[in-house]
Amino acid sequence: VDDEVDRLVAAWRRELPGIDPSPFEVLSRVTRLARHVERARQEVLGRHGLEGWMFDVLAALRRSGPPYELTPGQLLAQTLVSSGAMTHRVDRLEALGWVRRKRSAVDGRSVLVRLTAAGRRTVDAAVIELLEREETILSGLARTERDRLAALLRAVVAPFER
Amino acid sequence: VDDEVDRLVAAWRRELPGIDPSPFEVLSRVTRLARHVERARQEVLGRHGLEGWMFDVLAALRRSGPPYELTPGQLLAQTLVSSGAMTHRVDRLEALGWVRRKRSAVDGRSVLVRLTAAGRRTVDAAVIELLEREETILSGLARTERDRLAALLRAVVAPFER
DNA sequence: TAAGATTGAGTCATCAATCTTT
DNA sequence: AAAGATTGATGACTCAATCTTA
Repeated sequence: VDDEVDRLVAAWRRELPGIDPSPFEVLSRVTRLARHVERARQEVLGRHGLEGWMFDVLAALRRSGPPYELTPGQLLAQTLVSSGAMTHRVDRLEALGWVRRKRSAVDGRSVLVRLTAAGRRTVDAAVIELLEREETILSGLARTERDRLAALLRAVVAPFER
Repeated sequence: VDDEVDRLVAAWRRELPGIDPSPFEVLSRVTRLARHVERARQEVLGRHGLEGWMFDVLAALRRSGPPYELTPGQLLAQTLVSSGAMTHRVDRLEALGWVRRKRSAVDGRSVLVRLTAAGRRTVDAAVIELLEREETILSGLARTERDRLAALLRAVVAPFER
């Protein structure tokens, strides 16, 4: 059962016979799958009035546990965006009433971003539906295959995150 | 050896005890790894005066083989972007002298985008270095693990691409 | 000086509407 | 009508510069 990456790799082998394109078999699938997953996420989150970038921030706050507060610096480490992007995200989430800014008591340079009750309700409903959708995406794999896939991905990601 | 996703999943288990966050073990790693790979690609391609989006288009043309021509429609199917984005990409690549537009002889609605000699030289040099970098990213895996990873990813991607 | 956050400029994406050809 | 490509409006990102506090 071929996919687009099988065709892509075959084409490179034909066009550049001396070169080994096999890394694409893994990493092009990773980037393509990421795009498909982003689109599926958009669809689910849209039903809750959320965009993907909103969910990323609200979810990070939600899973940090009470009092649901993180600094912009902590948030951008988890979401892999620039500091400018995070400032802008918090601005818009604050305007929607889902988070609130507070100056840090211990460090005057720093800010705390806190999830509001409305933000928490929204993200709680969304994450449950998102997980159902992601479960469906993975339904072609047996449990042991899923675990093996997760472990292999961890091995590739790990060097970037240490 | 924990990564950011291990922490994320553990946090969800703690905060939402009734909910199974295990799909994130696969799909959050996919989206995070994709971001890391994009950044690594940017770094390599930048040395050849290329942005990621430029490479995606030039590479699709290059591996299609002589005469290195595809329609915008074919290009956007391979690169997973919107038609408006592809028009804009071709505009800018044409201004740089790496592709040229030609009206289709068989269908007056359609356009052919052709790789120029300069475009081909650029993409050929870039893809070789890109593959070296991607080989490094995967160097933590044995060959059999890489193959297994590719096969598992194919199984997840396939339903999106048929 | 450095760290944390913000601002503004510039770039590229999507979406919906439009134009041309089939 | 429908398909292929383009256009323009809008939105979100990055990068570099700036401001404030440590």
